[in-house]
Amino acid sequence: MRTHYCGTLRTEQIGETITLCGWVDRRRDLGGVIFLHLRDRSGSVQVVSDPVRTPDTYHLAETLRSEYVVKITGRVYSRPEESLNDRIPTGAIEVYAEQIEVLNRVHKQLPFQVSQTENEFVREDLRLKYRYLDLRRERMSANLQLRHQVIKTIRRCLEDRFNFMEIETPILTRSTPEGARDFILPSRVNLGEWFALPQSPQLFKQLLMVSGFDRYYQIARCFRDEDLRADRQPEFTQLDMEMSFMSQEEIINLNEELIARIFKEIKGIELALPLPRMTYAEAMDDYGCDKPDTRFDLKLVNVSEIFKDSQFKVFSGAIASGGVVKILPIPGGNQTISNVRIKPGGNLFKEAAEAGAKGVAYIRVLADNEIETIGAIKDSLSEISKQQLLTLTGAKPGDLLLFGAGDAAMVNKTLDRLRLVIGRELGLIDDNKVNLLWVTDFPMFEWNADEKRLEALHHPFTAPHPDDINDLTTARAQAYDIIFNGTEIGGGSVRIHQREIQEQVFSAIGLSIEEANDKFGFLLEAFEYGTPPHGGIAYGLDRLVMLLAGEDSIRDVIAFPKTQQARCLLTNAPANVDAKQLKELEVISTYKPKAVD
RNA sequence: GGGACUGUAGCUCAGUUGGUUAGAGCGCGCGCCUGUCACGCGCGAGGUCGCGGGUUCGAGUCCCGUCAGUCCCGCCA
Repeated sequence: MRTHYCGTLRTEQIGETITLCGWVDRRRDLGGVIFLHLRDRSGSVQVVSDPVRTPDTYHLAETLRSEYVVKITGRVYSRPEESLNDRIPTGAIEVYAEQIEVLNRVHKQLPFQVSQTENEFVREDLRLKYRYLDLRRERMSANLQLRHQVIKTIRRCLEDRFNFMEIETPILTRSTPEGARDFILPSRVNLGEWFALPQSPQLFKQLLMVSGFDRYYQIARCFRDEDLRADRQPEFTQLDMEMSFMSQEEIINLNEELIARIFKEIKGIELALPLPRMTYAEAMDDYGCDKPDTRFDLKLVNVSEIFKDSQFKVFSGAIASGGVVKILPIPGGNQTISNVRIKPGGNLFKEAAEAGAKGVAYIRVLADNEIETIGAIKDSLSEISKQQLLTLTGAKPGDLLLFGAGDAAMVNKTLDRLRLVIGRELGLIDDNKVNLLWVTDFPMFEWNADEKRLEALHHPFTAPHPDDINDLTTARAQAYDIIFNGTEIGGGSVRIHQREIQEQVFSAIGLSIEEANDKFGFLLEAFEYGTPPHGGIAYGLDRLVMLLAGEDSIRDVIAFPKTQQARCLLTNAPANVDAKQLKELEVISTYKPKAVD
């Protein structure tokens, strides 16, 4: 039907007769001449009709309205000098409409304007209910096209440069004990038994390594039945990769090339390789979290040594019971952050309280290195200690020192949050900065106080560091995360490929031999038939695209996302099913809807 | 499960200490207009103030409940 996309027309097409298909973005009827902007996914172009130059179409053009679907044939002309529009790519030309065919009309008032004026905001629930219209809009169309370009770049790079194969893995699989809540589906053929939707293709991709497909990838849909957030959907997309015969170093190097290519092709940014690296221990020490935003400094300083014998019991007591005292120094903080904000009721206090802190102690460094703080701290601090403190934190007159004291996890969480809030507020974060780094040497396990057992920090298939093999409980893992501006965009590990070690890890997380065999027997058995050393990584594709698109929510880079209540407003899923369907599955719902008055 | 915010015309919003007939811009309809590009000008239609209950002489406004959306905590190996 058509010969060109609207948004691609340039002065090169002047003189050609072309045919366009698309939607009427806007119509400007000046009485004697009508201008239409015709839009398709490539952009839009101006179409002109008037009674002299295009007598056959003028009256039809008068009847066109926004979002009518039309086919227009005409000749491309250079715009008159005074009518050039340098704000749109097609602004140097226009098309005289010699034929117009209305392919379809709009019969109802549109729920919102599709043609975008400035940054007009439309309620998200409306956008989601009429997602097909929302996706016509420039911003969403651009986001989905960006997503496509990212995926295309990944495919080209992995397939053509690195010889990866894409292999699909099952969506109907079995429930796994660790990790997030599964979505489950009843099996009709095997009554009483249940499938689960995969949280990731982890086990299948490892089995593909056993099969000899030494470089596998998949743009994989994954499912987790947990509560939603701006960056969490119940179904999401991972770039999933697994490689055999590659060390951690080789896997990281390959992935750096992939990432560099994405940034080059999508953003035109040349990343300096190799990317910076930081161990988990360093990240926790300096930033209090394992995904530090290193676009700005404000590093934490451990001052436990100075306060371990302090008269100030809040500090010395915390250290005595195995905790720490750390400081977040804020240069110039005396001016920018008032006491009110640190004390109960203040926003920084609230931030700290949400992280579990009882309060935030502080010291203000004054001229001549005098300090201002509560009496109890000041009295307990000798002149020597004070000097040590100033040296260690590098504090200068005018600086504010915020304290966290207690259990290390809580202190880190508190100061991490304060650091991010303050960094953002003081404008220390340059939004144009692109900061990527690897965090490595994660511990294998983390103590789960509620369940009183060790938990895999990454997942239980992660290989321990060879130097730490003697005591798995404190071992480092051969695991690595890639961080982009303070967001984890990917994480992976070298995997265990030996049955004994895998069994030891299962045992360390409290999985009995029976359970391990029941859930993962097929994997353990596979390890006995010649499993190559292997490892891999998975990227949160939605998050990556969101960050590249400059959006704040992954919903804006997913064509048909769910609301925070995990509903699809377009189809109104989830919904009731027919009683017959349930009966066939031998499933009975015990759910009682709340009585409605 | 918990905390916070939002809901007024098709859309985006305003609406004062509770007070007469709830407004604006855009969109929509009609008319005028031959170089606009967020075209302009004029006229017009369009409202169960999310829903239910309460307080009051009187509720968009106050109170209680409820529904929907968003952000966060918990949760998400």
